[in-house]
Amino acid sequence: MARERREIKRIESAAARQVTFSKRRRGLFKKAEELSVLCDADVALIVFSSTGKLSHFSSSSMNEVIDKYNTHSNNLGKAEQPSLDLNLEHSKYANLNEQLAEASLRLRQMRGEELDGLSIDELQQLEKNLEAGLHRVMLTKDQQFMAQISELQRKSSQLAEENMQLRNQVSQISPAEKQVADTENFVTEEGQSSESVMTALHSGSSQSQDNDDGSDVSLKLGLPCGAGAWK
Amino acid sequence: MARERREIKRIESAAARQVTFSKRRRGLFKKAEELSVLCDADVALIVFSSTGKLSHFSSSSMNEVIDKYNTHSNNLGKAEQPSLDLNLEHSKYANLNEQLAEASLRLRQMRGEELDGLSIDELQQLEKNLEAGLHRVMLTKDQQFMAQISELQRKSSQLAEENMQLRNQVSQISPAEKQVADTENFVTEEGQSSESVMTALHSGSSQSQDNDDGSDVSLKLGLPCGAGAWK
DNA sequence: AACTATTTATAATC
DNA sequence: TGATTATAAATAGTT
Repeated sequence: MARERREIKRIESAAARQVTFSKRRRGLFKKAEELSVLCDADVALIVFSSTGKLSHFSSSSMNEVIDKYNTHSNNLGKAEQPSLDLNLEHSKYANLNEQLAEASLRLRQMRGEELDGLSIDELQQLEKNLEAGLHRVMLTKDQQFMAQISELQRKSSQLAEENMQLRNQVSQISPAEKQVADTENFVTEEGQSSESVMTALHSGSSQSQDNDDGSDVSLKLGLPCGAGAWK
Repeated sequence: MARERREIKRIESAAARQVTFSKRRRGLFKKAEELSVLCDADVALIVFSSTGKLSHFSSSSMNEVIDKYNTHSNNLGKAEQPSLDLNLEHSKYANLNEQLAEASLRLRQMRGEELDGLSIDELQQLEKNLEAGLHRVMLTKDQQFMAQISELQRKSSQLAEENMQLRNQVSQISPAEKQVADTENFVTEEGQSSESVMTALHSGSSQSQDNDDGSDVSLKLGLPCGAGAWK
């Protein structure tokens, strides 16, 4: 469907294959969803790229559809082979064991262990995966840092505002002590000092409640000590 | 894609829905097969019509693809065994499933997926593990590169030696042709040209034998083509 | 189901 | 990658 008709056979060039895969996969998933919506059909679609990457779509729950599929095909199979079920269960169990072994081997290999059996090809692929994973992890971590900084800034503003109101109250109740309050380290406007923020944040005592006092925000940062970023 | 664009929402008329279902289902299955063939992808497609009729396609075996899917995604427990009567087996099975789910979650997280649930602590730990793993993988890869280079050098020397002996034999049998041989691209000493090495290495035909002809060394290098390092 | 007028998907190209 | 575009395919409505 394009500049030129393409014969339906394996694309030899890996690069071209990857490009076509991306485009067609998107199209396929779109069509799958459209079918499920338009026709109220239950659709499950699983795709592994030639590099092993998984993508999947399911109109309801994937497990539900697979269950339903197994029910149908099992019912068909039972008619011929009554004792197949036991073998099936047994092989599923064995299969699960294999998968677990495989998964933990891969895990160990990603941690840099048991690399002896790998070819250079495989090592390079592993390296690529690790780099990609590391990159994504660092991105996610940075995003969380930024989110927490935003949250802290929001809390700070809020506390500063409360502070200001409290100070107003105090000055109204006992105007004579206003001078004393001003010599303390409290803020006067929005541009507050970081020291006052930290003091305010640590003033709460409970950790796990989800109320609005923000006392657990600094703990969530997970830094070993009062990290340098705040200095 | 037709006389008029159709909004993607459930078709109310059952008749029209059925017609559209037939047409689009055919198209979807065709696309699924094309993707699997063109891009060498593993594709599984399961469709239940709104009347409950099943149709399915799989580029390999459906069970294989589903297994593979289960390996990647950690939803394992629900997919199978609706009526397993052995509780012991069941719990073993469930336990195995849990372990596998745990392992594959960690794997995916190492690949940078599903990081949303992790705390910054955990992300930092993950990053550390990835860096350590990456470091070890790179070390191992470099060692293998060096080992193969050594091996190639050894083979080269050996071939050069054989070469020299053969040339001696030739010159003894027909001394008149010695001049001709010298004009060819054969080596005279240890400092041989890389072309002669490649020629020699490719002269073997079998790949997986472990004999001493060295014909598979260049293949083991795993470079996509006659990689630039040899030019 | 067969037939088009259209809309979509996508192969090639940049 | 991502956009663009010419063309092949898919398909909505009609018969």
